Amino acid sequence: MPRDAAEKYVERMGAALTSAGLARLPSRVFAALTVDPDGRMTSAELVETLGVSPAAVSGAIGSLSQIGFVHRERERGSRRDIYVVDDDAWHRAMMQHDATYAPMLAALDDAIDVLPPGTPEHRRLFVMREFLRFVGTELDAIGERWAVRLAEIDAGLTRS
Amino acid sequence: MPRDAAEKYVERMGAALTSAGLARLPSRVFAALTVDPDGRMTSAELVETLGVSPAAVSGAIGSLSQIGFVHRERERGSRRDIYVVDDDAWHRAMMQHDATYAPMLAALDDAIDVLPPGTPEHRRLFVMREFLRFVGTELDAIGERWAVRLAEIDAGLTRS
DNA sequence: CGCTTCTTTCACTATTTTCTGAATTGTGTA
DNA sequence: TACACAATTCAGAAAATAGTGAAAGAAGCG
Repeated sequence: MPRDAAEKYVERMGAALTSAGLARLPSRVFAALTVDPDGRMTSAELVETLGVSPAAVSGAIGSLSQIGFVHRERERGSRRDIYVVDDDAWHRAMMQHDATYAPMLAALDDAIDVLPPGTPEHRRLFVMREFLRFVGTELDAIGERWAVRLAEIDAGLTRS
Repeated sequence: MPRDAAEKYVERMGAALTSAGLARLPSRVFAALTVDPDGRMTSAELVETLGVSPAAVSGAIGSLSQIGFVHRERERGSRRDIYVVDDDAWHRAMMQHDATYAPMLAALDDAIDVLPPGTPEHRRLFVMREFLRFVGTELDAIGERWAVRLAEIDAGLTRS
């Protein structure tokens, strides 16, 4: 792939991820890793590719690995870390909806407890809670269906 | 509901929404509207409840209405707007996944075009694109199932 | 050990974001 | 039209965030 086409992809995908809520540098790092042939890059490579300091890369990798998009590896006898995109990063991210919803559900639980039942606001929050629970279980189901789908895709790509 | 219980809910839910990616004040405004008995508040009420300026409320309502969480109404013969939570705000938000995914898909399309097929990076981006498409259609399906589910819940709440 | 190489932490700066206050525009009443 | 009141816009202040550079901290190897 032409170098500047890759760069363009990194910036576009980075921006898209950023506006989807992921912090800026983590977004760009993730994007860069996804176009890398083996999905493995050192800190130095990321510094070079993205034009930021090693410190910034370190921070970005920290947050990416916390949310399970990336993990650290190190070849024996080397002292440089290699950062690797997890193949199931997206799948994993989707399964992590609990982290997002749990605080909302907690707030709703408490409010619903206190509100007099039968009032419109009680009903509204009750329905909201049902929605979040519903979506949570549905997302888990999607995750499972994706596993199946992925296997099919793999089969297709391998065959061809 | 005790006033400070409501306040606590507003702040907790607001914070949860914020960390889910919605801007701060819009998050708090939305939360405040959801506990309001009729889900309808004027600018002055929001200013009072949240302790911010009218200008800030105006901005927050702007972004909330853009994403379809809230809409403006006005009683005839009045010159003050009333802001109303849309009952299907969540549903609507979920259906809006296109806005989030489209830029990513666009970036992927271009990159996939340029990458030599058969390479690992081509495969990785290809799979990513499949994932996003898959999730998009699945979310639409969830939306439909939620409509059904909501009807059931309504039936249940009405009966009791 | 001590030297080298890389990563991480921390204090600081630059940038961005968020909100305010003042001025402006819009909307309804007389 | 003029008047009154509410919403909005905009320039700027304040606060939060992201990223830098320097120093400290691992980890390998002689």
